[in-house]
Amino acid sequence: MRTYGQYCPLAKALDVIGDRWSLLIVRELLGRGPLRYTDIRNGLPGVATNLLADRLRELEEVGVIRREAAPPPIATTLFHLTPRGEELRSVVRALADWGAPLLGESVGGDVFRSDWVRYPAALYLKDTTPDGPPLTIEVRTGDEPMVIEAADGTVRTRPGPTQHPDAVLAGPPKLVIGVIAGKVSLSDATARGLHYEGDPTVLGRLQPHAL
Amino acid sequence: MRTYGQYCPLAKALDVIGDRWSLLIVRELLGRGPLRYTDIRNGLPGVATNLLADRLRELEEVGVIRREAAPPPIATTLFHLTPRGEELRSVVRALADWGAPLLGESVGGDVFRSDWVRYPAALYLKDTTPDGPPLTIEVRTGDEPMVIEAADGTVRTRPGPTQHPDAVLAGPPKLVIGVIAGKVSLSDATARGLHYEGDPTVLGRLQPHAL
DNA sequence: CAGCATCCGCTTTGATACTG
DNA sequence: CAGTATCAAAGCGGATGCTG
Repeated sequence: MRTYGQYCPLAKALDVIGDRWSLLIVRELLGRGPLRYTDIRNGLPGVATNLLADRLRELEEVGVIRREAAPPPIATTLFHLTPRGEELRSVVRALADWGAPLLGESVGGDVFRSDWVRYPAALYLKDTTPDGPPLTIEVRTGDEPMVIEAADGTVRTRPGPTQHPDAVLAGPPKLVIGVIAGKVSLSDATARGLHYEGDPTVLGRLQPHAL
Repeated sequence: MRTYGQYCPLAKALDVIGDRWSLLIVRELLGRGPLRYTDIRNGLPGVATNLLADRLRELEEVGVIRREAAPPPIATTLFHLTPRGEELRSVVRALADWGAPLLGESVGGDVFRSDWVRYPAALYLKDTTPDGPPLTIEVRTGDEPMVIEAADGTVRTRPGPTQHPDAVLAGPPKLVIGVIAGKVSLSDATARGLHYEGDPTVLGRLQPHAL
């Protein structure tokens, strides 16, 4: 393993998880739970399969992930994060916080997975009315619908459609994410092609940072 | 610039500061302030000079650093962090936090700069008696002496010797850092070659996590 | 000397094909 | 499904040379 050879905690961390793709693998496991090899690869368009195999082996050696034979009837190996790997959540969050402003400059052509609305939802949304009734917003962008749920003061995101959403956000990722993050106003976004159903105020309940 | 091509804040951040050496350059500027090209290179043993020039240009393009002609009599260009670059402090801190446990496994041969005692000092020390008299500890390891100062409830680290330190820590980096981080007891460390002067209890005042 | 640019040998990466 | 094998291209590290 290539190393910086410095007695410094930052350099040591980068020795271990600073290689290309490593943190994105961790992101996949943090966001989606234990995954199969193929699932990870599908989440990382452009990764070479041999390189993915290498990275998984390295991450296993340093104790970030662990492979486990899934019980029947799955009969495949699942890649899990170890507790030590879970601790990378704060690292991923810090990097994602810092990188969020860069999304605005994206011109398109970037791959997008609907799973990723979890990030802006987790970073920018908060239930400002925790005592209010449960709230569900269906988000349709990318490959599959996602649902943002607010209940008991916390905001959660999960895949799948929902029965009677209080609002529906549909359109290209940039607009959807822009609206969720409060970077684009709802009126601007709808004028630029966003489809919105439901009471516009329900979104406002979740956007304390939108001003 | 090579890019992951993903519409994801983590991927975007890694596109920009995920290349080899980039975050270590930021570390140098975060820890030591504006620096000359040569100073940065000296802080990064092993970096190829053309690669350093490349990285500095890239970091400048993405708005992380800024080069500025220093006023006379210095007559050289200084590399500064921009406000956007300063925001990487939380990223560096998260990574350093995560990487700190890896220092224990280091076998030696790693480069060490005395500047780096700032990290364990900042991470593991806290003034448990903010109303007490000011406290200074001189640390002698690596190339130059450092001083850890506690006053008004905060702990600061700066280079240079001091006049009448309450304690002196001298010896190899692993022992010095181990003691500061509370991972090695003072008695163990002195038995293994650490030189300690002064009242042993002064160190205890700064180590709330040492137990 | 400070701040690079050029060249060269080596390693890593990315794309594709193939296998148990 | 979960990789290994192969190979061209890009990136990296080290040495050296150039310019103010």
